[in-house]
This record gives sequence, C-alpha cells and structure tokens, in this order.
Amino acid sequence: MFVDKNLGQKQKYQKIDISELEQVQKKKVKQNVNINVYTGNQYSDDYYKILQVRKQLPAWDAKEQLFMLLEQYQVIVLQGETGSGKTTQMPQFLLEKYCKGRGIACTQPRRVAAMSVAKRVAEEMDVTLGEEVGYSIRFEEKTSNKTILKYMTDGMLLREAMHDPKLERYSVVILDEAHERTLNTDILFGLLKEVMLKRPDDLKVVIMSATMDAEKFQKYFHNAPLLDIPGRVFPVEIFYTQKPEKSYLDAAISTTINIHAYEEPGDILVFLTGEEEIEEACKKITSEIQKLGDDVGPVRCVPLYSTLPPNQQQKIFESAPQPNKKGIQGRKIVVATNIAETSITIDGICYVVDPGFSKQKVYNPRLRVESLLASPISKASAQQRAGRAGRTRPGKCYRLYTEQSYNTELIDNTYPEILRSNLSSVVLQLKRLGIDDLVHFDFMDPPAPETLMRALEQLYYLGALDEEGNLTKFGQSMSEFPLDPQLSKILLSSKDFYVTDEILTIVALLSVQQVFQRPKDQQQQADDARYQFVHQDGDHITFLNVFKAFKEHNESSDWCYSNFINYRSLKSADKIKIQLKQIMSKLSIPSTKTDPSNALYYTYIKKALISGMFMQTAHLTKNGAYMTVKDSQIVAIHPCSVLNHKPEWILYQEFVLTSKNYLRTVTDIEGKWLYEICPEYFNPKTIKNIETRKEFEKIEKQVLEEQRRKPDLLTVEQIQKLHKHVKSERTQSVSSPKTIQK
DNA sequence: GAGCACTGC
Repeated sequence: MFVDKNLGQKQKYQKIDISELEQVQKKKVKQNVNINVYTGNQYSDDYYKILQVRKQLPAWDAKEQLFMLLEQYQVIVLQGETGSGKTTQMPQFLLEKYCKGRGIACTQPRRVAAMSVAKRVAEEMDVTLGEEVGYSIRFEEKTSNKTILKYMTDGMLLREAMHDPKLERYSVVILDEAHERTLNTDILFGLLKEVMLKRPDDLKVVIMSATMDAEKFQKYFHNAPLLDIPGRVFPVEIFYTQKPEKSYLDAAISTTINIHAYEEPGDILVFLTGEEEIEEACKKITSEIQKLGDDVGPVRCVPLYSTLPPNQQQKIFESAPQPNKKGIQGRKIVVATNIAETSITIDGICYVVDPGFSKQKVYNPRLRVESLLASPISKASAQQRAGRAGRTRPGKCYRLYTEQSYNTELIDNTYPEILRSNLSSVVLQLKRLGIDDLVHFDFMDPPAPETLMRALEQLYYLGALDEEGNLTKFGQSMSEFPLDPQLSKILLSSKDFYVTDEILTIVALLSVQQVFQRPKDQQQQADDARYQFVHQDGDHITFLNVFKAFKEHNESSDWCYSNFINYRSLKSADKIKIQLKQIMSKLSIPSTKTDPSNALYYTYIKKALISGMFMQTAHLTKNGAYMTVKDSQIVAIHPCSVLNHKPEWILYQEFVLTSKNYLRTVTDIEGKWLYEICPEYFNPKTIKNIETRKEFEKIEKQVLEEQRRKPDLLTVEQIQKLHKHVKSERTQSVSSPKTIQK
C-alpha cells in the first residue's frame, strides 16, 4: 500500500459524526413523519411542493431498482438523458441506505454544475447549503462536519485521493457525466477500480452517463449491471444535406437565414468552431436578414464563446426582439462554440444548425506539442447538439453534412482527453496515488506508449522520478501543487535563487490565460498600453511588471480596463498565488528575497525559470532562424511576444502550431546557464544540431576550465552576498503607468 | 506581424 511519507502513516480523516444524531432523529421521526431525518426540524411548506415535482421525475421510478442492484453489485452503471433527474435524485436515494458514518461524493466535470446542483439538492432536502449538503470546488469549500452529501469537481476528488488514497471518508462515490471522459474522470476510473478491491464491503460506486458509452463502462467495470432511466426530452427531427457542403461557414449562414425566413417562431442555435468565425457569422446573418426587410421578423444575433466577457455572455439569455411593424415575430439566434454543447444550456432553442466541426486538442508526443485543430465531431457530439433543440418543445436539427457522412465518417465518440494530451501531470498524479506500474495500469483507453514515455522522461529530468521511475521526495512535493510539473519545479527551486515571491507571481500568471486584452477596434491603444509594462528580457518579467502595477493600483478594475489588462485574469492569478504560497509553506519551503536593485535580480528570476523550463529552449542559428535545442524544430517567436530583439538563447512557455511553429511567452536567457543548471540534459553529445552542439561544447569547456581554476565554485548564496551592495546599471523596475487618453 | 475549443486542481 502506498504510504504518504510526508504526512505520517496514520493520517486522521474527518469522520462524519451523524450516527448518534441519526438515532435520536429516527426516534423523533417515528413519532412524527413531518420531521426531517437529517436536521430534526419540521419540514417546510416548500419541501412538500418540491417533493411533488420530484416525484414526477423519471429517476423517481428507478429508486427500488437502484437499491436492488446495489445490494448485489459493488458498482453499477446508470444511464440517463438530461431531464431524468439522475444528478439530483440518485444521491438522495443513496443517502437513505448507504450513509453509515461516511459520506457520499458526487463528482462533476465543472465547478458551476457542482455548485448549482448542490444548491438545488439542499433545497429539495430542506437543509442549509453547506451543512448536510455541500460542495467542494477549487477556492471554495462549502461543507461542514455534518456534510453527508458532497458535490465536487472530479479534480477535487482526485486531490483528496492524494491524502486519502482509499477514499475512506466516503461510502458511495458517484462519477457523474462520465461520458465526457475528462482527464480527471479517466484517472478516477482506474483509481476507483483499485479502491473497490480494497474496500469490497463498504464502498459502492455509481457511474452515471448519458447514452452511447454505457456498454464500454459496463465492460470496464467487470460487467457491471446497467440501470437505464428514460429522459424527458422532446423529439428532434434531423435533416441532412444532399451533397457535401463546400464551405460549412457559408452553409451555416444561409441555413440560418432560411430557417428564419421560412420556419415557425423559435430560437436558433448555430455551432461554429471559434471566435473569429462566430463574429463573422453574426455580422453576416444580421446584415443579410436586414436586407430582407419587413417580410421577415427582426433578429437578435448573439455570439457565445468562453473568452467573451461575462456581461456579453449574459446576452444569450435575453429574449427575442419584439414583433416588427407587420406583426411578424422576432427571433434570437445564438452563434456558439462547443461551450453550448455541454457547459451552457439555453432554454427556448427549437432549431439547431450543426456544421459538424469543433476545435479539438491534439497532442504530438514526438514534437511534444499540443495544438488545436478544427476537426469533425463524433456521433455522440452530433446527438448532443441535436438534443439542444428539444428542451422546451419538439425541434429540428439541420446537419450540414450528408447522412452517409454521419453514418460512415463520424467516429462514435470523441477520443477521450487522455489520448489527446501531454501526460506529465497525469503520470505524476498516478505515481503520487501509488500506481507504479503505468504500463499495466488499467486505463479505460490506454494512451500511446510514446506519450507515457515522454511524460516519464520529462518527470525524470525534473527530478520527480528516479532512474527506476520511482517517485522521489521532490516529486512528491511537486505533486502537491495544482500545476504542470514544470511550473511546480520552478516554484520549488525558486528559493535557491532568492526570488520566491517573483516566481510565485509569474507562475500564477502563467496558469491563467489572457493577461492582456486586445480588442479588434482598439489594437493600437492596447499595444501602447502594453508598452509601459514591457521588460526587455521578455514576456515572463513583463508579466511580473503587470502584476506589480496591478497591486500598486489597488487591484482596480478601472485601471485594468484603461490599461487593457484582463481584470478577471489578474484577480484569479492573485487567488492562485495565495493558494500556491500556502502550499509552499505547508511544504516548509522558506521564502527568499533579492533586492530588485541587485545586479543579479533578473538573472535569478531567469535561472529559476530555467530550472523547470529547460526542456523548452531554443537557439538562434546562423541563418537567423530559431531551432529548439533538443528536438531541432525550426520555430519562430510569436508576434505577440514583447521581445523585439533576437537573443541567441530563449526559453519558451508554449509551442503553438498554427500557420508556423510559434513560440509564445518567451524570455531571453544565456546558453551557459542552461549547462550550469542541467549539465546532464545539455551534454553536447546529446544535441543533434551541429551548430548548437558546438556552442555547448564551447560552454562545457569554459565551465570545466572555470571549475578547474576555482575548485570551490561559489554557491548562489555566496554570489548573492558578493553582489548585495552592488547597484545595477540594468535596473528596470515597473515604470509608473500613465492613463491612456482616449 | 498573428490569431487561442472547453474544462480543472
């Protein structure tokens, strides 16, 4: 069994103290059926009203069957469409029978879902949210020692598993929305399978999913029985095109206009792949419909994608415009990314336009690159999209591909994320959970061996694994952070470079997207505003400047707005920084400081970055192009970088494959530092490109020479003392930002 | 001088 060495062998878990309470309350209940078993209070009027509604749900009829199956089996698969009530009702039923001193966990892939479902169920049970029913998501734990039913994100349960590997605080674990196959759900599948063996008598597992995947789940869980709950949705009529479409975008626009001109009232949802397409489509649809004049009704065409600010996202919930002069009804048209497939549901949609594409992440282990590619969707996805038309009344779905394409070309299910991702972080988590033999680990869909090898290799170089592939003490500390292993490494080594706070800031900002805003109609102003934060050494230190300035302006949202800084990103980075800092102190990592006026201040920051990011570095070759140091890929600095010169060596955060191989978030470094920090990785013999290899040979010679002359090489600490009072000529702190005149 | 689907710890 895996023992968490940091925490000692006998970790104590918070036990839910309800058995005694339960006895007392049960006595009371015997005397009076109007008493809430969980609180001992009289039920409210609302309780009975809601109860009537609940009893109408299809899930209600499956209650006895649920009990029957769980009597015989440790794990069951529960299949139910939207509207069946499975997420809200099943956990409540399970509470009646399987809550003996332990709680029930129900996981969700998304935070909002965990929160809103918990709130709803607390109402249904007539209890206070956060008492008997609660939720747990990052940055917000709304539970107490009375909590017996907890909705949580799947990532949160995984975090708990690190300190409670047998999940002993739960008697039932429910994995909801399992068909979405998030990375975390897939890890939990494997983990639960092992935990079930260790707790055959006191753990029940319920896998809940929409249709399509049920059989696969049953098979994976030793032929678990299936409980099928009918959904409550309206029929959706499906239309296909006769011939393949030349341009799905044009086809989507014209189909939408036709629906508007000829179909009954009812809102339209159009699926496209990204921001640019969506904005273009909205413009065209609006202008084309205006051309049709008063013979058709007025439209409100609204875009929807995740990077849209929340107040604009809210517009999708506004109702259709009023009828026009001729009394023809108005219509709302939502043009959305995949976000409308799972995360956001819009009521009142009767027509869906589905061109059959979405942007999907793909991972190339050979190049170690994740990229986004517009690709055909799966049958499951197409069904999900069609279903969006039948939530309020019978609807229609227009698929902009042929029926034959649907049958023969679309795959059944979207490849699970675990087959499309860099797995360094997954492997570290699995190692931490005590799963050592990854090659034989029971993945529902085993990742490519090469992907696993890449992950193991990276973790080895980061010092998280030893030569045998065992988790090191250092790796164990790394796994405590909710970060990519590379970033955890940077944080842990920052103390050796005397820049813990700076690195905390940079790492926090690297884990949020979009620090800078650049609206299409104000690009010049945005670039001007950004200029005041620019540090010549690159994007990482520029981020640091932004954060410092944000703090100096008291985290003002107005200041962010006028300086084209994303306020939400900065606020969330601030939260993340606090969390990371807490983990650092829990791990007893001392915080260390360097005065910004110290000549080596920026060197230290960059060296700390190298300690984790050394695998992502590039060298300028004689012909003026960059080449990645180890894989010899020809790459270019992304135009959005603040670097306006071409340093010989650079470190990059992200490799994006679009029209070219681009490096994003880049910093100027020195080749010598690479060799000093990771001599093993930059051994010249391992470098393929001749030019780069020669450079490292030179560096190696130079370093060895220096070591020969000074056998007692100065430590960073000694160097720091030497430089303590040296004022830097290169000092560059945050310039005081001016307000932009508009 | 280009363009980033969606989550989550």
